[in-house]
Amino acid sequence: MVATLRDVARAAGVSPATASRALSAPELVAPARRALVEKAAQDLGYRPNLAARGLTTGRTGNLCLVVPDLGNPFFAGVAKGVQRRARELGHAVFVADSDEDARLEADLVERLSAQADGTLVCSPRMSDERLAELTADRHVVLVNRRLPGRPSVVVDNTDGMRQAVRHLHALGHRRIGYAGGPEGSWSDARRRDGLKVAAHGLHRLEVVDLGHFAPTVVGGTAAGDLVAAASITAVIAHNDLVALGITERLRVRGRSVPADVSVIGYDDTVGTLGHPALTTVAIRLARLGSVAVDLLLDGRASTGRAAATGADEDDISLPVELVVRGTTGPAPTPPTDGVSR
Amino acid sequence: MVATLRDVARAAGVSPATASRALSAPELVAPARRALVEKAAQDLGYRPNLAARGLTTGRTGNLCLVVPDLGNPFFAGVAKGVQRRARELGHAVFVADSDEDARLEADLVERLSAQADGTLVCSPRMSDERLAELTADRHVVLVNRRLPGRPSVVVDNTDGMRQAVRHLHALGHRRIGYAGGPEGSWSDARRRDGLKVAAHGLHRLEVVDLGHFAPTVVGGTAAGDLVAAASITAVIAHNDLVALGITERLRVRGRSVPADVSVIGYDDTVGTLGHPALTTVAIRLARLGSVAVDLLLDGRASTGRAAATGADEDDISLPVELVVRGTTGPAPTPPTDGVSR
DNA sequence: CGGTACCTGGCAACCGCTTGCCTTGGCTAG
DNA sequence: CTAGCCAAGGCAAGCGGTTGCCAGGTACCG
Repeated sequence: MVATLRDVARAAGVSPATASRALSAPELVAPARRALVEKAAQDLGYRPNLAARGLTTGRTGNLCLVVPDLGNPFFAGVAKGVQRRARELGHAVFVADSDEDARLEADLVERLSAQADGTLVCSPRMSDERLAELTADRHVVLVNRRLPGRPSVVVDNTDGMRQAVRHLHALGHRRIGYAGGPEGSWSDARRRDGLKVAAHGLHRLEVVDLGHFAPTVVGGTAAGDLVAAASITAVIAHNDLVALGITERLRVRGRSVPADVSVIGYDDTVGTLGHPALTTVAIRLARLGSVAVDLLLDGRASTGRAAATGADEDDISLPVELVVRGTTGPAPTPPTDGVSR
Repeated sequence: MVATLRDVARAAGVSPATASRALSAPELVAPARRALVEKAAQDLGYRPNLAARGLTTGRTGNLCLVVPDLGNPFFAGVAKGVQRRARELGHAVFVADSDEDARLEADLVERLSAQADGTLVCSPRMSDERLAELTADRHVVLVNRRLPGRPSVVVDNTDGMRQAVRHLHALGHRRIGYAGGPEGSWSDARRRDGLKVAAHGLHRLEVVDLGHFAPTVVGGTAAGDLVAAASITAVIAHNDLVALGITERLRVRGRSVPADVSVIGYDDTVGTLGHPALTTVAIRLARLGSVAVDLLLDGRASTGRAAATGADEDDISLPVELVVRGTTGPAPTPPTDGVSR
């Protein structure tokens, strides 16, 4: 049988109350007794029962993280960051994978958040309304998504696209494609907008919207054919997996990357895997997770607070960085006519 | 404030005891009252406090999964399977990532297992002794590792290697390399053994042991150079990431895959990513996870039971399947002399 | 030297739920 | 008609901690 606080108290010759205080509020107990209790606890291998403690204190010491797909390196990276930071702060993490099912996601949040001090939600596709309702009276931080009145941590998609566009522009590209993520994805909408702003406003590039694709290599394969058919010299993909699929498909179709078409990914989840290695907008995924944990536990992210004050200091945006590798190069010189420049 | 059982009882006009029974042991309560309680619970949006319930029942409804690296698709896959099965069975899952640190791993098991009904441990590198000690009086199932007296779920590494070897043999390869995983990895030792048994015993192939490598693409890059230097026509890697690294490095070094060298991976974690697509020994990762959950919750996997009976029905081995894709082909005909056959 | 303030530590209630035991009352059987 | 039985539901005791409140002791002050 595992040692309880009463056992420790008995062994130390004090009351349970004193034992409790000695361990969790040491300054309230005289050093001599405190030492006695500590020794007893040590000897008995005492570990407080977190469930019992949670019952009285109202805090469980647990967090909960809901993601659509742990197999997606994006979310795996976030989960790692969450996990690590939570551990440093003495919290355990419930992780729930919804298999991309928004209904299940909501269900998981409802079930698990009750057992945790706070919940981190990655839910790219849930409707704003449902998400707002779901997070109304819960202690929640949104990850990679923004919603008025809810604390959140996102990445600077606008700047990411700006960097990507500037890079392509410098390489001489003038017509570029965008292979988007799933319909309804919040971050995809932000990326698409960011791209258009940067392309039109900044550099007067033309953008061809190729449509929506599954955020996977297979999705990218489909996109690849559209890229091949469009008269563009570069394409930016919703994420790295799509970019990988596009690159591969173009190769199969006899187009060279980057000689014929440049490809840029997003997230930097695949590193140098693939050939040529992917140029991509890098996100520090683990940091995304750890910052979210901090925000969640800071107490600043209390229910409805941001809504009440109108302040948005609870909305954090993380910087991104373009990493140039092998899939981008100078735009091909058009073979159409003899007019140079 | 959230509704408690007393609230429900009051609303239904019964005692808390009756309310409790109506909800968790309906057959003990007369239908009329039961309906009353159910309605009240419904109206109040009652959700039992799992921590409190756990305090009395001793069961928390939580599981715990400890893995060395969530970013590794192998463990992400297992985690998905665990998560899904646990959810079906009404359990929540604590996931802990140890960042490949065996000491931290042990610590996590100790801390988290107390809050859970059972623990799933993926710990490829911990020493047998430490692992045995750690799992001595805990309800634990080992995943992808076997230890006498402890329930476990593994994959049939021997058969996997047998299939790989048979494939290579049929293609005419006679000298093959093995690019191993990290020193001390349990599954790597099994795979290495399996390979040797299959190669020597079955087909009289020669095996060149290339050594130990980090189970990552980068590890594979290093291995690639050794492959290039060894006079072998095929190589089997510890896992897919290593295989990917090898393939890429060989390409850089001017060797063609599979024309010059055939490459086989293990785990099937990268799918058709990479070019050519990787031939690999496929594992059903999610199934590995879900079977482990079943074993854990079956009650069969009780502490020390297998040790007592000597039975090994608590040690499950899952089948694997060679998936032939593009990185394996006929052995090159030696250009050394003119003697054909 | 008496009074007071302060520091320590114990008592006991309580967090929300489960469950052993007992009471009550309606039936059946002898 | 009464004894016996069973079903239904309430009482209360926890599960393992925490914490408000109070008592006793000590030190310090006047």
